[in-house]
Amino acid sequence: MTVAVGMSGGVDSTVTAWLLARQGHEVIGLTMQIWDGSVSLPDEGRSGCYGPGEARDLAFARDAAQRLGIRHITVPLAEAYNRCVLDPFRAAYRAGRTPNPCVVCNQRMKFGLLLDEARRQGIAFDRFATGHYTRTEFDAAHNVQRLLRGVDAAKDQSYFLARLTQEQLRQVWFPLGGMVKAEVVRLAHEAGFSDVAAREESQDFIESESYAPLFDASDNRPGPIVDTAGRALGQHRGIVHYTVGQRQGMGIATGGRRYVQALRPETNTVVMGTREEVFRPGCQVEDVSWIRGTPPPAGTTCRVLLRYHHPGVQAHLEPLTDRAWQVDFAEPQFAVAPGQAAVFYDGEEVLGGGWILPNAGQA
RNA sequence: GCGCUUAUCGUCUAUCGGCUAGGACAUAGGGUUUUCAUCCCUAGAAGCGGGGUUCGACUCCCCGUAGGCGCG
Repeated sequence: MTVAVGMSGGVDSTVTAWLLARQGHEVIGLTMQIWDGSVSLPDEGRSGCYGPGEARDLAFARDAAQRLGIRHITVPLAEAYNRCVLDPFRAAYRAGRTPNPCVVCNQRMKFGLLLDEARRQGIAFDRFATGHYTRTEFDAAHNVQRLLRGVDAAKDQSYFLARLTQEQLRQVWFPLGGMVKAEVVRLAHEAGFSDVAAREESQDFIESESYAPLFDASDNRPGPIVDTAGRALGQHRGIVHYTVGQRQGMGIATGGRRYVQALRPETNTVVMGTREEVFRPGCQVEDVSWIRGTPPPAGTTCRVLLRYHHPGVQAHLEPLTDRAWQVDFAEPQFAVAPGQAAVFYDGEEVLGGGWILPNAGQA
């Protein structure tokens, strides 16, 4: 079979390609090119998906492909990345939300346009594999692909893939889903890629300490920081620099810890509260996408993750409209941030995910 | 104008005649991390000015200065 492998140049994707080649597949490395220099980011040697260091990562991917003896294709997608990831990212922050660009990038770019564009260029392949720590399993009885957590609980990346469709999942392989990171590193050594394994890897979003370079001067519009009773606490640097639950960088010194409780774009206000004041009993999510293609029955109980690495909480789901759902938590949760992906799990299985809405009732 | 009271790290404050002046928040650095946060660790950072009592004062007394409260 011919398998395209999304290669970043890091150890996970390199081992993925090596494993598939060793199994006798014809492997083609694909690497997205998304950096077009349109944002001013100095090349500080730091690693990330978006930034001038992309040239270095591309070279690493090419080098790995060459050593594996496989073809490697660079797919230019900067324009699409701007349109599909960066623009909505900026719009979300300006609307007082906290977007998750990785979820969008997987859904639209890596498992979408990357494959479309490669095929448009005449590259033919039967499957697409990545080094994500997650698993798929075909459910013959229902004729659907299931998406499961990675075996390595610490590395599980299923959260980021919760919005993939059946069409996408049917052509995808995740060879690392059943492994733990240590095994992958061991395989890298075995495969002769000790240098890659030793390399500092980072899959940050952008090559910058903060997102500030993605925004304009007009986004740095100061406004009031108030407490939950409306009392003034200070000034913020522009609403795009904050997220619900944030504590650091606020410059607000009171007796105890204070967290961002809400962002109010309509008044350009940041509201802060005590930790207790930032808990929520539930939330509403929109544009929910279900892995199996069909929603679960109303009243379903499942586990929901409100952000990557969230321990998760039992929740009760009720449909509001065809794509929006009410999610009631078994216990109030801290810092439910509008814009983040709420991902639903039934045990090891990913049911789907949607975007957390601002809680209308709490404004 | 009179009386009372307060005056410590950037902020809010703790203690005691022996202090290498403690904590929290904030800040900085680090850890964790394919989003944003959270969280954890570490660090720097203070006794309003002047005089006096005392072996010794941040702590007691006086004056000044500044803030608060009450009475004008």
